[in-house]
Amino acid sequence: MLTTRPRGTNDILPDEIHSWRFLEKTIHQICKEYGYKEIRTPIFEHTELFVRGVGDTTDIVEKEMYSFLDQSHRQLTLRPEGTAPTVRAFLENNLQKQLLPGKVYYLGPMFRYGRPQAGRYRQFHQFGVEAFGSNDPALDAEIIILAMDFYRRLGLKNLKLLLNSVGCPECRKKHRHLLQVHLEPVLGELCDTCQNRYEKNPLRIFDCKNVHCQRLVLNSPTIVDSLCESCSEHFKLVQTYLGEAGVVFQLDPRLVRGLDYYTHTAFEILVEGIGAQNAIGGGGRYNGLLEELGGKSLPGIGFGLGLERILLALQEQGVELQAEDKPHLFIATMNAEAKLMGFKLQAELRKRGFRVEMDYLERSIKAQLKYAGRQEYQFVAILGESELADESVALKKMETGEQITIPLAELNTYLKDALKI
RNA sequence: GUGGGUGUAGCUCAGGUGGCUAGAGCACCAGAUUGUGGCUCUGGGGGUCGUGGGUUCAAGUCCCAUCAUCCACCCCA
Repeated sequence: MLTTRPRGTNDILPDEIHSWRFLEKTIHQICKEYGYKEIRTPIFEHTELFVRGVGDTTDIVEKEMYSFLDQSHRQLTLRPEGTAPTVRAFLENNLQKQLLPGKVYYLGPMFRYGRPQAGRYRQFHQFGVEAFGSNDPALDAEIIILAMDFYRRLGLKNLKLLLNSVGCPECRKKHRHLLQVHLEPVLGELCDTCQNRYEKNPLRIFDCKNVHCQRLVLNSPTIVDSLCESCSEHFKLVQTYLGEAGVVFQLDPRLVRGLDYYTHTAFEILVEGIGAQNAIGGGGRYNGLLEELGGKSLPGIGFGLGLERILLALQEQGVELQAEDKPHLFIATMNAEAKLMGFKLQAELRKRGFRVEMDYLERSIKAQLKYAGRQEYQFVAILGESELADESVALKKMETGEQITIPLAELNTYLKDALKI
């Protein structure tokens, strides 16, 4: 069908664009303040980037990617997330030579194949920040604070920040062993998926939503208990910094993120009231990713936030986003001669920076007024026979309905004054 | 990928057990108001009933498929 869009995609209509502009404005502003610079990477990348970066046993890579062959049989994929492309761009352009720590942010569409539902779409938008080259726990805290500050600026409330550390590869090896030993007696009772995970990636069993698996894993050794001294110290410092900044968080030793590149700090932000898809952001450290992708061994940390879910939550909480400025002047005309004069006036006022419109549908004067009211024009200039005769204009202030007649020559200064331009 | 709900005008929805030219409210346009929006009244335009098949003398209504959408699982943003 030519008039239906693909499943799980959305048109952002003129009436809705304002919210998006507001989000974008806030994003650029906050990143500027925190010292992060924007980076824009391609919408598609080599498939291998995500297989290596995100991890070949993750659900994203196994069943949610939009992959395709181009005419030259290259394996390409519409980006399902922003971290791997950002790391790739950072390494490919040797930014580590000129920019350390490399603090960047991105904003744009991501693509994942899955059944759409409330808060889950096949094309969705993420705002993310990444910082490369520093392993300072204060930076972990800065990143988390930035995310929370962003939500705060939007007016979003009732957030829950979950925090955990998934350690370094050594801690994980140790934990993995302890976990396998603990679960071995009940292996047969785990769900099929988790039996698989037992061998490949037992940590992910914590992430299982199956009630039975959850119960079995309830008293299992958590990753936090297996953290080595340096990982443990790092995690403590992150908490200290967050505490100093007054950020409230909740430790969740079972928090595991669905992307394989995470190490050390992992966090997730939840909000109530937008249905089952209540994770509106998440992130963590990925100290092995740059090397995994063929670069120098540099640490990294970042987050990704889902903009559609944030908008849903704002709507749910009844938050009114900053209103858009109202347009200035509508020129309503009553005959062909007046229209000619109005058209000329419109062109002149636009050159001076006014937001001006007039009717192109041959509507009655009444309908023109109505339209101007609906579009929230602040003033309507009415041009008819008497105005043409004495070169004046009837200016109506829409908000109050009061109307004055002023000489055409004075309209510009009058408006400038009234609109404070 | 699994399970369930929905799909009639721009929007919100009526249309028991199939039966004449398919309805309402809001919105839109016009008139009442011969030069003026938001109230009132009157009139008007607008629908291949998601799409494609099937059953039937007859389908918006029943059956099948398909697409879209919503909800949950899964996963995550």
